[in-house]
Amino acid sequence: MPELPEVETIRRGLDFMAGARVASLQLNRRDIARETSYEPRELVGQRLDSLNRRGKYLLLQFGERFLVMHLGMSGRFYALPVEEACTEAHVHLQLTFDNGWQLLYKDPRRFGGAWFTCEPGPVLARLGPEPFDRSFSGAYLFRATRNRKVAIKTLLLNQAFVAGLGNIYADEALFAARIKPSRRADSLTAREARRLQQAIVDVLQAAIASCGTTFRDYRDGFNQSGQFQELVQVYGRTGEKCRHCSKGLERTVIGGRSTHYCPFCQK
DNA sequence: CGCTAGTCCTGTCTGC
DNA sequence: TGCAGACAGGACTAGC
Repeated sequence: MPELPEVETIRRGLDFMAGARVASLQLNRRDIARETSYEPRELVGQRLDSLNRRGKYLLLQFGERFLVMHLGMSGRFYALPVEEACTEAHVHLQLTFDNGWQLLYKDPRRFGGAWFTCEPGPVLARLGPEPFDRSFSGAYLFRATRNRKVAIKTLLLNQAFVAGLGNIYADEALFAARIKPSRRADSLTAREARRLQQAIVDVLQAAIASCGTTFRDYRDGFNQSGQFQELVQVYGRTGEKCRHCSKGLERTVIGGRSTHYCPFCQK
């Protein structure tokens, strides 16, 4: 569910927690732990040094120990004052800190998970370039699409190609670049590759500026909705008018994912 | 090796 | 009101 802009919004919102110390930990469902190279309870007494993001992963560092979170489709990770007891269902992990706040991981579908590890490298090893990194250039996008027969939409969702895009922003970026989602990746010209790279950066930055997109589940680090859904051009707007040409937007399925586009503006 | 389809889950909405 | 079926911001993997 949360894509790069949502995870980045959560990270920024929770950054104030840096410096706080873990007072207690409650792991309500052991099976959300994807890796336990140390015992989760060892976090008690540890100081939260920093919060970072890589792709859709959130990384909390406590000295030599890391807590890596991925929120899957329905996951939330947010702060709640300690005096406000959490009564919600599907809260699998609860970290109480000495600064009067607790961090909660809630995830009804449980497609997300947590890594209790001292070495986060392998968890992130298969991720492609960060979209805001210099290495993610028009030239990279052109080169990396050569000999790839899959639909460009499918490739954008491949985290090894570029880290952080999900279904919303893949559709939005392709609209902004005026490229049909069903196009074979290797059919993109160098000019189109450059346009798509720029569109990805622009769309993600705009979404971060709007604190992410909330259609159903997503909430930020304080359990509040994002705003970018008011600015989306194609995602979830099937049958509505294209804001550019006024014709009807369409929906199709590509790589098993619902895909939204303008059949007139996107070539 | 690249690619597709199936799988993991729960909640919500639609149509009969 | 009940119920079946479709669908949902993701990502791994068996099998072709």
